[in-house]
Amino acid sequence: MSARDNILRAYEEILIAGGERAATLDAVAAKAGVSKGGLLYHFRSKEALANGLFERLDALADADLATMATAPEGASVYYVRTSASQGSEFDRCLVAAARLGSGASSAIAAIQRRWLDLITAEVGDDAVAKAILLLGDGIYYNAAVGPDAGGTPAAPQTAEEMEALVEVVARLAGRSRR
Amino acid sequence: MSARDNILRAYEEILIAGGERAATLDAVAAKAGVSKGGLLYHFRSKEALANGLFERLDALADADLATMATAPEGASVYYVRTSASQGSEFDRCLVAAARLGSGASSAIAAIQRRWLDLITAEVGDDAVAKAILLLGDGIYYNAAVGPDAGGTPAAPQTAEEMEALVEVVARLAGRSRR
DNA sequence: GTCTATATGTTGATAGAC
DNA sequence: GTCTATCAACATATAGAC
Repeated sequence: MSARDNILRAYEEILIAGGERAATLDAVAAKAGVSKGGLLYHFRSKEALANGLFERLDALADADLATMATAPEGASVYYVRTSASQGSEFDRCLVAAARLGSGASSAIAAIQRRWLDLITAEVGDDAVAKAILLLGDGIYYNAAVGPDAGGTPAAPQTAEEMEALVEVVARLAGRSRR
Repeated sequence: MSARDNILRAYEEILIAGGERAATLDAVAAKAGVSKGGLLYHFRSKEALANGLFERLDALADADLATMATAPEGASVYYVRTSASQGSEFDRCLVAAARLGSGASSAIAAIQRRWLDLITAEVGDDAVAKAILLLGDGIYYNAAVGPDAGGTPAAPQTAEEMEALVEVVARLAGRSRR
């Protein structure tokens, strides 16, 4: 793994675990195993570091959108299912970016628009598509806000809960298909 | 309005507009129209200020839950409708708390549990109730992340969009009623 | 109850050695 | 490409005047 990627990975981890406040250059450098000077060679400023994260997010989003477009279960179910995963690089990057608040909104909004397009194409009803997108956003929100377990009673924790949720979504998507 | 409340209000506004990073003691004191020393008389530390926000959130949540429990349209529709409002003191406080990330999760999780109880009681189906809660969470997430308009394509912006969404939710809630 | 002044630590960033 | 040393700016918090 390149030093650059290594730094971005460390930045992500700290953002997810401790939020924007914890993601200082010192902390990121320490986690990545380089000095602050070393970090600043790869990213000239903190803003450049954030931009690096957004670029990574865009690249990962392209790959995910492509998979979603051809998912056997359909875009809606794929979207809801992967919203909860948290395991993929894409999910982690997205949650990390969401933690940055302000600056990240436009990058995330662009991805959401593409998600919505795919879901709308599948279900054929604008309101239903938006409802499904919002539902997935809720899962992400819970993932972004409460990584320290315990809270967030609605986010599916077990496979059974996920299947029950997917069933609701599939019904929602199917009922309105034209 | 008491000086204490005034300070908490200023803290909220800055959190909503600029995130955790922007909410320094200096900035809050300036917005509240007091000096840093004056602020620190009412809240002995930054942590105390955050705790003050959480206490305020709890109090506002109690009032909102009571209204939700007796809402004519039902708990589900009330919940989704008010998720988008952003106008009420409660909404503003909740979004501000969400911006704090880490520390806020347990306070917010407690409120979510009470929302879920009410919605489950109404719709009678656990999976559907959770889906509705997640949908509302998605609206909050969009409100919390993207106050600078433009993004967030799924959150209802107009009255028409809201009615369309409410219709979807009502259908979802009604279809599974036992 | 609110102010000014100040102490103390942290953060982002630069310069230059290796 | 990575390190150490250093800086100015800013953050939280305290002390004491009014």
